[in-house]
Amino acid sequence: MKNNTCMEYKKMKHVSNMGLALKKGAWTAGEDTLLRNYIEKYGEGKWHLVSMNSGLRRCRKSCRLRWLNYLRPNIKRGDFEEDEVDLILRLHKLLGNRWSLIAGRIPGRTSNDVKNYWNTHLRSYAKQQKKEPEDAKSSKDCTMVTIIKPQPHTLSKPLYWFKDDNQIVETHNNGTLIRSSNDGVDNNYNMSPGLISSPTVLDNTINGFLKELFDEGEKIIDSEIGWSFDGSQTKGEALNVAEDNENSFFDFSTDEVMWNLLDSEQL
DNA sequence: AAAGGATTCAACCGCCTTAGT
DNA sequence: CACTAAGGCGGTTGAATCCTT
Repeated sequence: MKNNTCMEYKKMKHVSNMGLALKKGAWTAGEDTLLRNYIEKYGEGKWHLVSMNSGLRRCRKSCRLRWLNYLRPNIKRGDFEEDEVDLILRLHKLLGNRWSLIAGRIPGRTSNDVKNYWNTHLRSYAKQQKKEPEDAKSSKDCTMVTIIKPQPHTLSKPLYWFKDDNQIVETHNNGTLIRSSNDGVDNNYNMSPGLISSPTVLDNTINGFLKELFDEGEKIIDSEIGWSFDGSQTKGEALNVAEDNENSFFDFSTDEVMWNLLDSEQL
């Protein structure tokens, strides 16, 4: 369906003919009680049924939003704490405006809360931070990494990846295997399958990545990944490379140029 | 105390994705 | 394959509130 809201509106007009126009605007305490009681009895989801059966003259979207952003239990209200703000800043740097993903990492906060807080408190701050000279750039001993938000992409062709020692690694269409080739050692790499395959799995993958990034301490980035479509090596950017000798493993993200190319006619 | 500008945030809008038929 | 319904998301709006003059 192209225009959801149009359909809602048509329905609204239809109902209106029966003298029961859907209501808009601020929710009353009575409406909150009706919605809360209905969901406590029948559970979340099936929002069209909530709309029809709860006695509320609200559209399904309005019911859902009111529940998720306001009535749901364990919603944290009030000012954001310092660690929450710090987390938002870090996650936003990583994920961009993916508010639901960011909110998912901050217990008790909704995506709307995070989005509003960002827009009112953090947007200008983040802008300012970006402008400041990059004094903190790494020394010669460190690898600079640009963090780019992961995006869902489906590969239509096998891709070839390079580590900085010119090992060639290949990923197949479903993105499940990366295999090194020229080091003479059985040195396969497992790559998270969802990272470049489907949006649904992607978010799980991102969550997994976030878990690593935030819950499991510092990661040492000790190599760089390049990429290519045709076998020639092109420089890319590694988000996170963590390897050990026994079970080599890495997660990665590449820059937007690469993803744009993946979407382009070249494939 | 009053006016009006600035800020906040709940709610709406439009679009996208997925599932069902 | 085309179409529809529903869920979900991020962007935007505007009423309420706060702050300044």
